[in-house]
Amino acid sequence: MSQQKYQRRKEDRPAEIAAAAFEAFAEKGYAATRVDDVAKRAGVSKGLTYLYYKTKEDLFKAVIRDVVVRRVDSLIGGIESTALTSEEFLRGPFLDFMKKVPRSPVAVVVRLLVAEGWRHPDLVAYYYDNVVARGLGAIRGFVERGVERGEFRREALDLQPQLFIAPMLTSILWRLIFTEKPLDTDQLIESQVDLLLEHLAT
Amino acid sequence: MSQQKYQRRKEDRPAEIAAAAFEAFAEKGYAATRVDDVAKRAGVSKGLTYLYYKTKEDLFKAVIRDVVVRRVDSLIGGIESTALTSEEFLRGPFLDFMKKVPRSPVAVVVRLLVAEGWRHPDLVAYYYDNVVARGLGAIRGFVERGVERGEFRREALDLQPQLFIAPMLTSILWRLIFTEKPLDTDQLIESQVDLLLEHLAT
DNA sequence: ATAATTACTGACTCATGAGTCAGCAAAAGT
DNA sequence: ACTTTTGCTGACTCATGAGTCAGTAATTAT
Repeated sequence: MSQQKYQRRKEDRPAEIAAAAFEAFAEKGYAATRVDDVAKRAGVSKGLTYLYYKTKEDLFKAVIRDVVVRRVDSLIGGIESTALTSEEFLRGPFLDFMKKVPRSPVAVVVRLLVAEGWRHPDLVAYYYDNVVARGLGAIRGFVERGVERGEFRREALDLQPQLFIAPMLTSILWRLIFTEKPLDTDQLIESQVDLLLEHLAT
Repeated sequence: MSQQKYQRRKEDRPAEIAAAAFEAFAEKGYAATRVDDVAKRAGVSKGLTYLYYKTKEDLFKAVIRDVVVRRVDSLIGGIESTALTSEEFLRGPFLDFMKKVPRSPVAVVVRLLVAEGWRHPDLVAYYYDNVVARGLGAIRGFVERGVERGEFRREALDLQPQLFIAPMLTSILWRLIFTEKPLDTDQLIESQVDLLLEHLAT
């Protein structure tokens, strides 16, 4: 019976701790999460956590950044395929993407940002640059292309890109607050695409 | 020099404390707010707070309920005036209402619910019944009336009422998270009304 | 085998903040 | 005036949880 109390795995620890921390923060929020809990989840002592992350706040920031780059990149990446007409694109890949987000970890990041964002302005800025600005830019580019191709009316350029994502954000909020009151978020998002196409189409 | 250390104002204290608490919660969130701070803001000792509210959580709930009934009632009340055509109503009172909300204390309540709601299910239920359900019901009733009057197409009845409020919620979120990145929320809300009218009109 | 290195542990300190309560002072009663 | 009642105070206790660090055990070097 070789009773190893632990293995040394310097390489994997940071990622494991960050993953455990994300779970914990997602469930209980930042303030209500104890570093001890995170450590327990990661199968590690509290002290080790402090070896890899100087403070609880550092851990928080690392987690957000990690989730953001990992998940959002893969999601936004899929949006760049463009062999389709504007309508096909909106009803296809765009719709799929929008439907996915409210069920993805990005939704949890939104909660954390709403709840604790004011205390971490640099984090908010990071999130804005890497997610929001890129996303809005992509939408704007898409609309411009539609106009150039003659698939959209010229007035389309005046629409704020936030109109495209409003129902997705509403869906996220709804799921976060009223988890037990069901809402057909897919339907909501689809209706908005209908409205937009009706208005944009030549 | 009559040196009164304090005046006894049993009647006003609860409201004053609740108001101070709302300010504090709005600024820092529930967890990060110290009861001592609330007392200081209200010009009162910490002990007195506990005389009127058994625990910090009680105080929190009282504050939410207070804000909700006070403000939302007055806001939703103004929506019941109905001597207008559906389009006039949407472009008039409805639009005004929607534009007001993101700047009102209701926005802060949303933040508090997102951040701490999971720990207070009864509070969420209360908010749903007294704000969300009533609001959605009002919208549904409005659409039905529009159809009866022949001002809206029959398909209007299939639209989820959340479509009417999505840009308002987006505006709230945006202001909460990206306070420094301006967004013309009035414009956003107005565009959505345009989209809806275009789609609903006979 | 033995020594040197270092990833890791867990019991500790210390600051913070929720909740208490004995006593004080302002108003009301006599 | 002076007694009684009670709204109010602020110093206290006590639990919690962030962050530390001396020591331990798993590797690696010799």
